[in-house]
Amino acid sequence: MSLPRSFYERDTVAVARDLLGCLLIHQEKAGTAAGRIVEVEAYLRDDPAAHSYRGMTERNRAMFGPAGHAYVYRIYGLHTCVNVVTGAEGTGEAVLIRALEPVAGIGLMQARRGRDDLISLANGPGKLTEALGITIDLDGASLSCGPLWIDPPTTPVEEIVQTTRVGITKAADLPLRFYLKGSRYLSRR
DNA sequence: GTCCTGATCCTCT
DNA sequence: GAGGATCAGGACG
Repeated sequence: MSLPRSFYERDTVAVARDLLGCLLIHQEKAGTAAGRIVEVEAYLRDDPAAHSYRGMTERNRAMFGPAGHAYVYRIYGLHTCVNVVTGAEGTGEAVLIRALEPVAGIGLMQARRGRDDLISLANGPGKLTEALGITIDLDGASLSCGPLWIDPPTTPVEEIVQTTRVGITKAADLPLRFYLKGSRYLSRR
């Protein structure tokens, strides 16, 4: 059973923290692949680093849509990143999924990534979308009915570490990155 | 391990 | 026309 819409309609930082330990699952003809979320970042309203900061555009439209949907975008012309839209519709807040611990469909993930070591299969936002086969087609897709969804944790969730976000130049001092302490599958420490 | 670079392209200025 | 919420590979120590 996947997380209900009400899970995503809460405060974005609370959703970000609660997503840690959950399972991100993508199912398609090639098979099903899933990973345990070990690292996320929150992007808020009035946050200069957020894509929504300068208002709605064609690219970030999904970020202003209803909670519990995916916001998928392409970065640097060649990589894809996936977010979960949070909060009330129209606020433009979301949580970026940054790293996964491979759990299921590992052979499929290895084939898609073209490498075998489990650590680097999904330890980065561009890597995990490649490993799970998440493409720009899923931008705006519901996480309640479709090939992409999130399940609650199946094992105890470790201690959460809160720190600054990765790879941004604006609002770089805000502590809006969260990860599971001690995980070997982080994009960085 | 750290640092640097090239790849690659669409969006917004 | 500039600049990314990135990745991989190479040089170097």
